Amino acid sequence: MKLLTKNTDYAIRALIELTVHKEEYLSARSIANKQKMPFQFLRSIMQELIKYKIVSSKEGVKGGLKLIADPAKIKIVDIIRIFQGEIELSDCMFQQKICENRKTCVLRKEIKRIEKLVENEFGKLTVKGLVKKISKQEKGGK
Amino acid sequence: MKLLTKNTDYAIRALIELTVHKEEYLSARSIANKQKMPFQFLRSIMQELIKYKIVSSKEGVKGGLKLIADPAKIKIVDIIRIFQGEIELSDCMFQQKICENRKTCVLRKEIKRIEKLVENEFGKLTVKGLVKKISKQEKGGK
DNA sequence: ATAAACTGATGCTATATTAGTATCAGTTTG
DNA sequence: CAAACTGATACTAATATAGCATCAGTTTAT
Repeated sequence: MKLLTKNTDYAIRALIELTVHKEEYLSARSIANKQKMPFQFLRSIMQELIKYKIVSSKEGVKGGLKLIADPAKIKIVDIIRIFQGEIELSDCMFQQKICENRKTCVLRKEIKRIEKLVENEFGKLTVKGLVKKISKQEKGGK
Repeated sequence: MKLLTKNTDYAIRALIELTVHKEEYLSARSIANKQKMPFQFLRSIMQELIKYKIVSSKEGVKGGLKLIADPAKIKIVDIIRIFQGEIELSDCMFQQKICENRKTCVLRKEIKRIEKLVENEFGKLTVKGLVKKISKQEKGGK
C-alpha cells in the first residue's frame, strides 16, 4: 500500500523547494537537479500546479516557477487530491441497487472511517508545516 | 487512493461468509455466487488463505472451504498484508546514502506516522468484529 | 463404474495505473 | 540570435491489478 504516488511526492518536494526560495523563480531543471527528480516528469507536474494556481510561471531565460499560494494554506491533502483523486473506494456501490449483500457493507463503513482518518491527517499537514519541521531538524540534531 | 484491493476485499467477504457458516464446507462456487465475485479469482484467493492456514479445504463433491482460524483473531490488517504486502512506502531511502536531500525526509516521517495509524486501525478490526456488526445492523435498522 | 461437483496447481490474458520521455512551438534575456 | 526557459501535447514503458482457462486428481451419489 502506497499512500503517495511519485507525482504527489515530487510535487510536495518541489513545493518545499519553492517555499524555501520564495519570491524567486526557480527553473524546473534546477529543482529537478536538486531534488533528483526526472526533469520532464517534474515539468508535467508543475504544469498541473500552475493550473491550480498554486505556482505561477515565467517563460524565457531567467524564467521558471514561483510559489503564489500561501504555503501555510497548501495542505498535503490538496496535493494528493490533485494527483491521486479523492481518498475513497473507487467502485463501492453500497446503499444502491447493485450491491445486494448489504451485510458486508459494514466493511465499507469501516474503510470509509479509516479513509476519513487518513484524509484528516493529511489535511493537518501543510507545506509550510513541513518546511518548519525541516528547519527545526537542521538546527537541532547533528 | 484505494486502501483495499479486490483480492483483499473478496477475501474478507469470503471469510465473513465462512464465519457465518462455521463448521460447514462451502464451495468456492457458492461463495462466489452469493457474494457476486468472479469464481476463478475467488478460487485463487482462497488458495492463498489455505496456505496461511486461515481456511482448510476438502476436495470432491460436498467438499469446499472451511474456516480453521479463530475469526476473532483474524485481523483485517493480516489479510491486507497477505494480498497487498506491508503498509509502507515502496522506495523510501531515507536515512541511507541514496537520499541526500535529507531535508525532505520530514515528509517521509509524516507519511510513516500516518501509515502506522492506518495499520493500527486495520489491526483493531477482525473478521469476527465485522460479523458482529453485521448482525447488530440486521437486528437494528429496518 | 462413472458422472458431477469439487479442489490443486499453474500459467495465461486483459486492463488500468503509474512513471517517465520526447518534441515542437513560443518567450525572454544577454 | 543563441541559450535557457515554459506551453502544449502526445507518446512509451513498466508495473500492478483483476480475472480467466485448463488439466489433473478427489470425493460422493447413483
